[in-house]
Amino acid sequence: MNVPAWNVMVATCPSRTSLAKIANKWTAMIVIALSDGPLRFGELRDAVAGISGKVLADTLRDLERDGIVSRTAYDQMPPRVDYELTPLGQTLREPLTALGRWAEQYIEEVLQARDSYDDRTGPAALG
Amino acid sequence: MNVPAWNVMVATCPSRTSLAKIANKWTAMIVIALSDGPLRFGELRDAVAGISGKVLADTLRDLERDGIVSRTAYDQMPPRVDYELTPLGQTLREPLTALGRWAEQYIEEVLQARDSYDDRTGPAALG
DNA sequence: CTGCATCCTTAATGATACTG
DNA sequence: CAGTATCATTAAGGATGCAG
Repeated sequence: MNVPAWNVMVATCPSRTSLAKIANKWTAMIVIALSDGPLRFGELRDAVAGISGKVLADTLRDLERDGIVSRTAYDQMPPRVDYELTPLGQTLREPLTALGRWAEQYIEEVLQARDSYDDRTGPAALG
Repeated sequence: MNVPAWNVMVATCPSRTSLAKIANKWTAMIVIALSDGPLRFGELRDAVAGISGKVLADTLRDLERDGIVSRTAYDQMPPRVDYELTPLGQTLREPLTALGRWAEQYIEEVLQARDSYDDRTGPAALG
C-alpha cells in the first residue's frame, strides 16, 4: 500500500517512539511555554520552573531534531539563543496545552480520588 | 481566593505531578486502548503491545488511584479483572487520542526532520 | 489469569565545574 | 548566557518466580 499503517499500539512502529517523546512532561511544558512566542534559553528555564539546565538543553535538542522547535543563535557576547515552535510544533500546541489544562482543571478530583483510594487500601502508599 | 491558582508551570504545584502522570506514553496508550470500552488485564496487555506485565499493573494501579480507571474483579477461577475508564478518565480520551493521532499523522515529517538534522550535524547521533 | 515481590538493568534526572 | 562534560543519584523498566 501507499500509506503505511502507522500505529502507536504496535511496539516497533516509529510512531510509538514519536508518541513517547511528545507524551512527556518536559516536552509538554516546553511546548506550552513556547505557545506565547519565542523564548530565550534562560527565559525558558524560568518558565518551566524546576527544570535543570541539562534536561532543558537535552530536551530542546531532541525537539529541534524532530522538527518541533527551531533554534536561532545570535553571534553576540554574551550569547543569545532563541527557541520557537516550528509550524509542525504549532500543531502540538492544542493537544499539549489541553493536557496542561486538564491537569489544572481536574487536580482536585484527582486528589480526592487519591484520598479515597488510600483510605480504602491503607495509608502507606505512593506519591 | 476561593479558587487556588493551580499552575503546572510551578514546580511544586500538585497539578504538575498530575500532568507528569498523564503526559506519559503508557498512560496515553492505556487510555487509548480503553477508549473503545472495558478490557481485561490480558486484553490490555495485548492491545498495548510491548508493555510488560509489571509496568501495566503498576500503571493501572496509579490510574485507579487517581480516579481515571476503575477496576472490577470477578470472583472466579481463573481470575478475571476488567478495567474501564471512569467518567473522569473519559475526559482524557480526547486529549490523549489526539496525541496518538498526532504521532501517527506527523511521523513522516518527524522522520524527515531527523534525517535533515543528522545530515546537518553529523551521523553519530541519538535514537 | 491476575498480579505482587524480588532482583537486576537501563534510562532519566540532578549537581557541579568549566568553556566560548 | 548558553551550553557541554562529568559524575552521582534516582526512577523507570524488564525478567522471573510464585500465590490466590
